[in-house]
Amino acid sequence: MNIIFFGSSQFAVPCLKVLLAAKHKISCVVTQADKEKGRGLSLGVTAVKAAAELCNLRIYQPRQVNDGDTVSFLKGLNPDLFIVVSYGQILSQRVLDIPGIFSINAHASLLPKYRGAAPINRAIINGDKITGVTIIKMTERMDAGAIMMQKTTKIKENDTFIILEEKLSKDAAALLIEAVNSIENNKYKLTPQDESKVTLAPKLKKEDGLIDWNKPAGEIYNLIRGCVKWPGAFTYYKDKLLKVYKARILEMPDAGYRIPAGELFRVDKDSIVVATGNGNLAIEELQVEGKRRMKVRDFIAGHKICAGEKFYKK
RNA sequence: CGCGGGGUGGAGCAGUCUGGUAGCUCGACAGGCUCAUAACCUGUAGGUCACGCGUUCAAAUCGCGUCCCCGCAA
Repeated sequence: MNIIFFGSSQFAVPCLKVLLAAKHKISCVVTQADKEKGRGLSLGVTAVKAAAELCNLRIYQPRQVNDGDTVSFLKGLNPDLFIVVSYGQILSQRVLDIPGIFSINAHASLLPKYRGAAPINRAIINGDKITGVTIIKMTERMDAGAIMMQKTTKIKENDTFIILEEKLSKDAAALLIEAVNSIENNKYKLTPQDESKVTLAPKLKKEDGLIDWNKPAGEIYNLIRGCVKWPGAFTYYKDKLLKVYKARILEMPDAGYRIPAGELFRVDKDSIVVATGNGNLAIEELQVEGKRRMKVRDFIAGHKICAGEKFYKK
């Protein structure tokens, strides 16, 4: 079977590798164009491109995947199946119709829940206990195709985006192999999604990472876990952006009086405890703009920070 | 050449504007106090101040160049 693989982010890499390991023929890897910008001048290469180069696969990077040139290029390869995993562009029906069989997609949620670009982040931020991966037959509507297979995974209390992404990407890879095999044997089943249960997981914006200290400690904790990597849960301290990478909810006896949310309740040698709308949060790892990520202990060693000061929203 | 912050003993920072024996907090090590301790007290070690060139009697500090790290923006 002649496969063309579409993917860009890290999440797609295990899928690509597993397909190769299973000796499937991948005639081309389509990935997002290199971003010629960055800080300074560096150009970014997608994780999938890097992996594909190591495996000496043919790489194609259309600026617009739906344009005529791309369509004729892809047709020329005579593919049987398109496999799309966090590619980053929406494929038009014209493109989806190119392969002889059809196109499938691996999505990091239990569809119809969390259609969209940021299902992993949203699941953690919302405090969900379970999530999973779904393989669907693609249609032009984003993440709306019929379900081919699905696997559920628990989200642990201390899972961060990075951990969960890695876990789900492995599940996706395993499921993908099963899906491809079932297609080869023509034994797959398709179940339409229940449209009444659709929820969306739109791409995160920078501002989604802004911490609102009036919220309960648990919600802020989830935000921190879900925003690790990008955009990072952040607040402000002394006019500087401060990202919180790691924290833990602190069970403490009621002080007897109300501490304003965002105020530093206690600062000692190796912890900073912040009051929230409900409960306290002990910061464990943070990063100030211009500086690298560090443990609170190190931050405290070099900063005159004391109880009573505040973290605020700009 | 998108904007900006930074590179100072093991870690995090001050000092740079207003050149002149390198400082703070933490850690390490040694000793002390203590029933005991991550607490407290005393002492010790550890730095060519990212790199190169220049200005100067004298450069962490001023000028020029290079490398590296990071925030924003994409």
